[in-house]
Amino acid sequence: MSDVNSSQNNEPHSLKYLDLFTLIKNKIDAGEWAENATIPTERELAERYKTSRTTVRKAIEHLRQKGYLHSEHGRGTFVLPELSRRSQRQLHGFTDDILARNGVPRQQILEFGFVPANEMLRHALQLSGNRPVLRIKRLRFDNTTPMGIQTAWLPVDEAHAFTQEELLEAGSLYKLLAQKMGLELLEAYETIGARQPSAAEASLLELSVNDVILTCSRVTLSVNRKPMEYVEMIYPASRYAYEIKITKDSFSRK
Amino acid sequence: MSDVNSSQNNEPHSLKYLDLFTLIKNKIDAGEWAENATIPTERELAERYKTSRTTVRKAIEHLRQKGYLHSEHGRGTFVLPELSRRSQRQLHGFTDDILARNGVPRQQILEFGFVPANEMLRHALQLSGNRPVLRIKRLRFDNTTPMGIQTAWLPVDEAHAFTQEELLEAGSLYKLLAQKMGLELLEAYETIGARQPSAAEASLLELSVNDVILTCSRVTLSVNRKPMEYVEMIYPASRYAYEIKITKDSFSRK
DNA sequence: TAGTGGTCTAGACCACACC
DNA sequence: GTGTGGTCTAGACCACTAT
Repeated sequence: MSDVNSSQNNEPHSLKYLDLFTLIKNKIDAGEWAENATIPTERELAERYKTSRTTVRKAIEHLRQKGYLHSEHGRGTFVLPELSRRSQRQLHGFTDDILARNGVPRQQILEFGFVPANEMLRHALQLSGNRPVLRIKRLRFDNTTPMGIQTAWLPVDEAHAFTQEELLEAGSLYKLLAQKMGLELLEAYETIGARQPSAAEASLLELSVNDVILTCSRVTLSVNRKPMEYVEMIYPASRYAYEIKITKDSFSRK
Repeated sequence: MSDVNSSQNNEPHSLKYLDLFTLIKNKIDAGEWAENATIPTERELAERYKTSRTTVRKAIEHLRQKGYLHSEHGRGTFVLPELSRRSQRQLHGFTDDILARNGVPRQQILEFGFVPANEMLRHALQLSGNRPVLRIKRLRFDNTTPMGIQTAWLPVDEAHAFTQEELLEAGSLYKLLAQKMGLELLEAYETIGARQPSAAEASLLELSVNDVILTCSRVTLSVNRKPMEYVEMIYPASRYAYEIKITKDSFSRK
């Protein structure tokens, strides 16, 4: 029972360092290893879970990157307070975002169809030819409160595109892209700004034209490192704020 | 000359994986190893630079995290296009930010003195007692263009505080904190929003009260993981935008 | 089948903190 | 000194990609 690999080989292949990572993470989440206290030494963990110190260090290294642990040379490895484990900006869509805030994500599709790509889109999506792109404009809600307007441009073939109905059924664009086209998020580049809404935007968002909106444009790359969407989003500043964790580049020489 | 450790021991101790990291990074930056091409195999690098494959993998792992390389199981390790290496949001202050944009950072100190800490500040700075905190309010410029107003609260002792003149001389608060108090940045938690400026803010920033400003509040932790400042910043949205790279949490199972 | 990156081992020595 | 984390080695085997 003390072997970290007790979950055996019903799975294709279990990775020891992943098992150990999960094991330690669970102990911390459950409070079994308290905040600011040390965890067992690397050598003790290696012995206890019948593995090598290298593997233990790999699991701990990833827990450090997730803000769970913090090692001090010569002193030990400490559990970080819960603050450090929160608000790291993850890569996900509106649906996950609202769900994480215990809200009810809804959407209304305002536009859905193919349009020619302008120069900016061709650059952002790294398009070479003159193929049209799929434009989807949606009004997003948390339950009945309008939370934003999102306009996405997708480099998909007209022949293999999904339908408006499929998008409504899936609820989330990213979910649909994963299911239908095997596209999974890898990373995104965002630019955040602010402005006042147009009359049309204010009306959709139930705002006054004197209110303030946050703007965000994003290029999202899929796991094959090809752009899978360019999207422009606007949010009422009174209902939405960005939370970011910024970490120091810990790998530059002095 | 092929030994990665040829820079020898005039330095306190050179780390092989850091040397190799820098060596590979330089080859990529110089274009010697071209975009989208493979780099030599791990085994070849290990032999060429007289080191172990483990050390090579550690250097490559960090280059992957910095967006320089991308490995595919069974195929090789590839140089990523320059896009992937840009706009990762780093942890630094206004001064570095402006310098990175080839601007000229300037500042005007509007307030400098000790004030009592309210409940929000005590929470953000994790203060227990009733000691006053140092409040510094500054108007920041890129050359002669007002770029923002920053109000920082620092948990420093009145007895050991620096002076207004020292701050002006250092030019950067973080530089001064590093020099005088040995405090170095580790990570920060930011919340970004937007609103309209007050009459006083608009005047300082040379805006109309109908313009829009980005707001950012930040708690910065130093390397000892204690809060070193709480700061509220406002920027004219017309002159400043946030750029962020968001990465997927690559370490969740399934 | 050959070659690649991914995982893992069982050690070694070093630098740092604490007593 | 003793014990900690940090670096490094010289292998081994596995999983995946290509031919």
